[in-house]
Amino acid sequence: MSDTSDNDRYNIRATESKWQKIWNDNNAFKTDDDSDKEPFYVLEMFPYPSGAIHVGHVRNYTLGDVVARYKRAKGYNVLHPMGWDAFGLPAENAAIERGAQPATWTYENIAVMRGQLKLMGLSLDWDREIATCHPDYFKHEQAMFLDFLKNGLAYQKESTVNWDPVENTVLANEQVVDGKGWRSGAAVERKNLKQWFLKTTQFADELLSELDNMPDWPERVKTMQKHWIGKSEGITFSFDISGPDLASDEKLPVYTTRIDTIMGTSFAVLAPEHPLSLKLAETDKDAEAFLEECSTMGTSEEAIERAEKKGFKTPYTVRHPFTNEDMPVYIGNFVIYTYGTGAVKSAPAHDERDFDFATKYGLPIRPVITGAGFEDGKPFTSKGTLVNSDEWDGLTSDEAITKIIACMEKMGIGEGQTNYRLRDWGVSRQRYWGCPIPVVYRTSDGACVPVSKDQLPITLPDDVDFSQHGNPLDNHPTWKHTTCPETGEPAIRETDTFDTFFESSWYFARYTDPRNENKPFEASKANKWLPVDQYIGGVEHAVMHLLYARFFTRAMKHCGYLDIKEPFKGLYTQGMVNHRAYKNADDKWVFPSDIIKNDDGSLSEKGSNLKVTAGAVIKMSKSKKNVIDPTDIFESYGADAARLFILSDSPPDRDLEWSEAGLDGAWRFINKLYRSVQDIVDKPVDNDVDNELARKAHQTISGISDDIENFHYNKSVARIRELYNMAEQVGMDDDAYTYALQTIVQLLSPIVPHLCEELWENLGHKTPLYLSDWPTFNEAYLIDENVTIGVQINGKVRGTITVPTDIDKDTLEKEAMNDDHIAKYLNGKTVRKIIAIPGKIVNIVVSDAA
RNA sequence: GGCCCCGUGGCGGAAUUGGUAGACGCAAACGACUUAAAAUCGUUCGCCCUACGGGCGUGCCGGUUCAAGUCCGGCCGGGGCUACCA
Repeated sequence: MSDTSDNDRYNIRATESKWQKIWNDNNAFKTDDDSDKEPFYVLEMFPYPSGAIHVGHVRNYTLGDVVARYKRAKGYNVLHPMGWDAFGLPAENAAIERGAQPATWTYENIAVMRGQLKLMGLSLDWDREIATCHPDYFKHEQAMFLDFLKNGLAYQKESTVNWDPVENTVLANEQVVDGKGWRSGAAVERKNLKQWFLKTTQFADELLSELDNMPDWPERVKTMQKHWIGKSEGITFSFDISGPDLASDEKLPVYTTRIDTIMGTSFAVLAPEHPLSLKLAETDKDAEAFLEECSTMGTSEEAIERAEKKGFKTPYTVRHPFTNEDMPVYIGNFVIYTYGTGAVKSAPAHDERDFDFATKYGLPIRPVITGAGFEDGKPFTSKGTLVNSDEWDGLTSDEAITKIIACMEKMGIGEGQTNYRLRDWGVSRQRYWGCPIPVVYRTSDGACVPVSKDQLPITLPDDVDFSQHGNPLDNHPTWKHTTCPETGEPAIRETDTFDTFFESSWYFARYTDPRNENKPFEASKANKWLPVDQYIGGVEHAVMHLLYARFFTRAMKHCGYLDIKEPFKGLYTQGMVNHRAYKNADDKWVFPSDIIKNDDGSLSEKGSNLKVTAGAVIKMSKSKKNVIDPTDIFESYGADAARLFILSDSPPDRDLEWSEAGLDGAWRFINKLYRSVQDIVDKPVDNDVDNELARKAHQTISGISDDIENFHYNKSVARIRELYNMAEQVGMDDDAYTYALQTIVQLLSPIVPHLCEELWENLGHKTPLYLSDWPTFNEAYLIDENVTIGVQINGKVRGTITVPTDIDKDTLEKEAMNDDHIAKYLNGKTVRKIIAIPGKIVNIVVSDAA
C-alpha cells in the first residue's frame, strides 16, 4: 500500500528548484571547448523576445534538451546554447503603442523569458547567451557585410520591390505569401526603391545540389527548397524583331525549356515591364492603357489573373528562325518579367497558357508533338515525339531539345541556359529596430561609401521619435549626418536596416565563440563545432531562415571566416501545438482556465456562469483564447510533467493537441514512479539478474537509444511505461525489481530531469545523473528464452504457440501441428503446404479433403 | 491546376518495414477502499453474433503473395507546398 500522506508526496516545486540551483551553481552544462570528447552541437531555433514563452517554445526546447542530455550521457561534449533573435517589428510597435524604447522593451522581455526558460530545467550553457540587438553581436555582422561587399556578394540596385503598406517596409520574395506580407497579411504593393541585395543566386546551383547530400533533413523541407530555387534547363535564343522605331538588327531574346516545340511556335509575348513594352507605351496610348491595367491588377488577385489571360497586339513582328514566317508579338499579362528574359515564344498546341491565349485571340495552333494522351483540340503539354517538324520528325522531345539547341548555337542565335526561380535576397528594411547597414552616401557626389571597419559598430540612436510617419532613423535630427570615411566630407548614413533574417543567418556560428570581441568567431572554433549536428524548429522556416542560413554559411566560407558550407547537418521540424477553442453563450471566446466543469458534464464560464461550448482543436492563438501559459503549468504540475506530456502524446513532427487530461496522466505517472522508488531506497541493486523483468529492462535500454536517436519520443515513453507496468506486476520481491526501477530513472532522465536527479540521489548515488553515463545493456539478455508466435491456417490466425526462441524450422512446424487448438482446425482437411519461419509465423495451407 | 504527404478503436497513437493489428496513454464504465469526496488500486473496453465459441475488421474497389495496415493499380476523403517560372 502506498502511503499518500503529504510528507511522502513528491514535492515538485521544491525539487525542481533544488536541482535547477544545483545545475546552475555547478555550471553543469557549461561547454568546454578543449574537451577530448567528441563534439555534438544541438540547437533549437532561438526565440524572438515577444514578452513570454508559449507552449510551442516549451515543445521546441524540450525536444532539444532531450537530445542534449542524452548525448551528454552518451559521452559527447555537447554544445547547447540559447539566445535571442532580438531585432524586429513588435518592439517598434510597442514603442508606438506605449512609448517604451524598443531596446528597453526588448531587454525587459528577454529578462522575463530567460526566467521562464530557466523554470524548464533546460541543460543550456547560459554563459554563451547572445542577443542579436546588442552591438557586441551586430558589429561583427556589419563587418561581415563589408566583406561581402568587397567579395561581390552584396550589391545595391534599384528594383521593383514588395512593399508592405502596413509595416511600411520592403519584404523579400520569401516573405510574401499569397501576395500578402507574411506577418501583416496586407496585400503587397509594388514600388521602385534602391535596395541592398545579397547574392544568393551565386550559390543557387550548390544550394540545390547539396540538398541531395543531406540525408538528415526532412524530405519535405528539401523539396520546398528545391521548388523555391526552381532550376530549369533550356535555351535562350533571339528572334529578329521588326516594327516602328526599332533598329533593323533589333533582337528579341526569349527563354524556353521546350525548344522541341519550336516548329509549332506562332507568336511571341512580352511581359508588361519589358523594355519594348515600355518603349511602345511612350508613343501608343492604347499600349500605355494596357500596361496600366496590368499593373493595377496586383499580385493579390491571383485567381482572377489566372482566369483571364489578356493581351495587347503590338505592331512588332518576329521572324521564325527556321520557317522565316513573320509572327505577331503581344504584350501579355501572364508573362513574368523577372524570369528568363521577360519574353516568351508561344507554341499554343503544347502549353496551357499559350493555348488559352491563342484561342482568345484567334492565333494559329499547330500540333508538333504527339504521344500517349494526345487529343486534337487540346493542349498536349507532355513531352512526346515530334511531328510536322521537318528534319526533327520522329525524334523524342529530349533528343530534339539537344539537337535543336546544338543547331541554334551553331547558327549563332541561341545558347543553352540554366535558369533559376531564386532571386537575390533583398535585405534593406525601412525600419528602426534592426542592424544599421554600414555605408554612407557622400553629400557632394552621392557616392555610396562603405564605413571602415574601425568605425564599427554603427549603433542605433536611443532617442527616437516614433510618432512621425516613415522610417524613424531617417526622421532623426542628427543621427544620419556624418562624414565620408574616405574624404572626410559631409555624408548621410544609410537609414535602412537589415532584414532581421540577417541576424539569424549566422547566430549558430557566433555561439561557438560568443565573447570574441575582435571577430564574429574564431575559425577554429566554428570549424570544430559546425555544422550543427541537430537543429530543431518549426517547418515555417523551410524557405526563409533555413535557406538564408545556408547561403550565409557559404558566403562566410567564401570570405574566409570558416571552412564549412552547410550550417545544419541534421534538421528536425516539429509540429504545432493545438488546443480546443471554447465559446460562451454570447459567442465570445473563453480561456480554458476560465471554464468550470459542471456535475452533469456541461461547461460554464467562471464569473459570468454563461454556458460554454467546445469548438474545434486549432492552433493556439491569443485571439481565440485557446492559449496555455506554460508558467502556470510549471507552477501547478511542474516542468517535468509538462515535458513528459509533450513528448509522450504525439510524435514530435506532428501537431500536438494540448490536453489537461493528458497532462494529468503524465503527472500521475511521475507520482507513481516517485512512490515506487521511495519504497526501495534502501535496497541494494543487483544489475546482473537474469529473469524476465531484467531482460525487459535490458531490452528497454536497447530500444530507447534507437527511439531517441530517431525522435520517437512517444515510443520511448511507452517503452518505459511498459517496463514500469511489468515491474509493478511482478512486484518488489522480484530480484530485478530495483534494477528495473533504477533503469527507468536513468532512461527517463533526459525527459524528466528534475525528478530523475532526485530519485537517483534517493537511491544513494553520490554522482548526480547529469554527470553519469547512459545505462548499458547486456546483449545476451536481449533475447527471451521463449517466444510466442502466431499460427495461421490459410493466412488467418487461429492460435498462438509458445516455443523456445532458438527452435528450428522442422520442430516449429511439428509444434504448430500438434497444438490442440490447431489440430481441431486441421481435422478433415488436407495440408498442402506449411510455411514455418522461426521467430515470426507458422502458416498452414490446407484444402478440404478430397 | 501542378508536385508531395496522409487515411488504423470514442480520442492521441503503436505495429521489429510483408509475418499474432490496436503496444503505451487519454476518455468511459463497473468494482474495492472511504461516513463522503479526492487520490489510489482492480476489472472491462474495435465492431457484430445464438458469447469459455465464432464471424468481420486498418477510407472504398480490385490485384500480387503461403501471408497485406505495410507492395501495385484505380477511386473517395483530408492536409501541406506551390501558384501563370514558359
